[in-house]
Amino acid sequence: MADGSQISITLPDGASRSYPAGVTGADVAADISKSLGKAAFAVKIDGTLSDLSKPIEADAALEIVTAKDDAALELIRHDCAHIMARAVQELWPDVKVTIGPVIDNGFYYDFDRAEPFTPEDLEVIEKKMRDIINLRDAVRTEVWDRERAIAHYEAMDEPFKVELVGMIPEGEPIRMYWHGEWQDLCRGPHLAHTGQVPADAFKLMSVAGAYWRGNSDNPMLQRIYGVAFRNKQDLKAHLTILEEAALRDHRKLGREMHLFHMQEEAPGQIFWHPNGWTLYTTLQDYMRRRQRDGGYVEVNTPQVVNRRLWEESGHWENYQEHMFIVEVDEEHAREKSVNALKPMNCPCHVQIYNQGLKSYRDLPLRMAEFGACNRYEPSGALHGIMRVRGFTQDDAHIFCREDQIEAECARFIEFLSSVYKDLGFEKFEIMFATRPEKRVGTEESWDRMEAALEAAIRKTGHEYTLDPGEGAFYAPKLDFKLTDAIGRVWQCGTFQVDPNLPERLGATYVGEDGAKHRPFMLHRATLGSFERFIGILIENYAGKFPLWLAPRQVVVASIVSDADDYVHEVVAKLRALGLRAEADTRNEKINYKVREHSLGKVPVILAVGAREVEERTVTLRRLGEKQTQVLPLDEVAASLAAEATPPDQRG
RNA sequence: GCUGCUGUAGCUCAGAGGUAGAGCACUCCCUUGGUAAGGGAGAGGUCGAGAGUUCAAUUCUCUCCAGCAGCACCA
Repeated sequence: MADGSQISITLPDGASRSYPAGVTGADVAADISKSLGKAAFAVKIDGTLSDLSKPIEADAALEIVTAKDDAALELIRHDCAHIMARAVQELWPDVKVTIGPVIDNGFYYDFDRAEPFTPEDLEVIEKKMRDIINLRDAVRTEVWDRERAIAHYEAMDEPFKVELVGMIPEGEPIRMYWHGEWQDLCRGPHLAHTGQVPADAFKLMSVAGAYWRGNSDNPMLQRIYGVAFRNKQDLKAHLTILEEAALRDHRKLGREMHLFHMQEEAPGQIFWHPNGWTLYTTLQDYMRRRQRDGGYVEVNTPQVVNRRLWEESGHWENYQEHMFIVEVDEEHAREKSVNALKPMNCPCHVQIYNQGLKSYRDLPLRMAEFGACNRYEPSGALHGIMRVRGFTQDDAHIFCREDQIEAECARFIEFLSSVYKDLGFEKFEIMFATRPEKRVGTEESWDRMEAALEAAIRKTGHEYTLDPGEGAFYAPKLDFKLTDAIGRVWQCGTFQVDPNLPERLGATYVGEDGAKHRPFMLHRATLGSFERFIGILIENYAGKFPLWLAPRQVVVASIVSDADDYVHEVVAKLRALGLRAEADTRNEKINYKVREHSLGKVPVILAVGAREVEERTVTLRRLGEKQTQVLPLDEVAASLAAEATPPDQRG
């Protein structure tokens, strides 16, 4: 290997050292110091993460990766996946292995095994993994040629590995790894030995089905998920975050706060209770005002629409299986009338557009609808109120000329940004999906549409992330992803250029030249669907809504029954100012009432006893705070009313 | 839709081949209490639906429905 020539290794501090060609990162680390030699996890050779054992043949910048580096965490998770696979095969030798990548917070590995893994199995596997870690087996690697690797896996009866070897592109090395007797195919890199994975900082979380290579036509494998960290504290912190996220679950809070329920007879559809519907209509009223101010006209279109329209729009062909079909068998009719509950609003909006002649003077025409849609979503996709079969979009279609796209897009980005801010989401990201491989239209037309969207983003001062090839087959689009209070990202808003549907449904306008032209249609939604967005709001705020959104705003609770009359007076006063106020004059102690309304996430509790009656004050307590303040009734009423004013109506 | 798990009182959950239990919530009584559960009594369930095995099924088996986790899907 080494031909005796010397190479120069430059370290991060700028120092360079001379070694014979073929030296490994492990050699260099050990040469620098004995302790670094032990602490080394891997190396970065000219910035590329590699195995410690990889021979270095030419001058290079070298960085020794130890436990404290960011890269180390990835290596730990990756090796943890392999150690898990080894543990599984040592426990059940007939299990076939497939792939095991690193994911957020951990890793998974997919196995092929006839028997399902049980939660008890996971504990057994964890124990075995700790044994493997304690063995401190060195990780060894070799690069093999394709034929040898395939022959090896055929001999091992590992059909998935044979397939994987076959998929590795020509020219890429086929890396074979070992620790102990166990072997796996992997592009690496890996740790130096299994003992570098902390034995007390990983946990196997769950097992679930997953299709081989992500394709539902392929067989289903069993995927074991795990999390892994540098140390026990980080693992514990992660588990705590999971517990806290579970406490915000909108399904749990929806029940506890009496917002909504769902039941078997209407899967994927929501029974909104008074509290939840108050939240819903408050949000909808807000959006209605914002859209009116934003230059939209509001319309409403039918729920049950003949299949003819869906055939014209192209949806029947593509989405029939996901539509609720309604057949009506009228007496004496020659044939049944076949309709579908509308799964989207756009074709109906074009019908309104198409009534009467439109002039270029009518454009841009911004047509909004809180459009109630029904889609027959696959049963496995349903999730609380986040993914449902009956939902209402804050939908709008902007009919415009091509030269108006940029301005309309910029206008929408500003609109969305302001709405998100009002609703408590300061941070959002724009995904810019450009022309896909399979597309219609000329390159010039794509150039123009993409340029218009990009210019609009720049004009509004935002950044974007490019999502190449992910546009619709007829035009590019933007997706807007907001970040919630615990860092989760939700795609809500969308802005999609569409020259296609106006064409299919025959939309036209009369231009300055007196001839008919084809308008563009811009599909856009800010919240997406009210149902899903409310789910996001619930989880973002953990049920503790800002006053203007809170379904129950104020409870006025008596401390003694002699204060009951005053309680009702206070409630009446608050209600007269538009506040959602309730009286609690039940024969219960104030402790009990405070506890109950705190659990009910009521933002403000006003307690009144003999003193308050006497002084015409109230004692105010905010949700989550321990201290109280005694305030004059008039003052409290005015300040709460101001606080409860929706953000768009504040002075 | 696929794989696995789950379905018992309004909620959270125990239970067992011989037709059910706890805590909280609910109703009534006592208590008028100053900021996260005052005390007592009472009522409440075709054990998700259907079929099968059995003298007997809520319990075992099968089918279906729904929910949960993940995968696939999301116009």
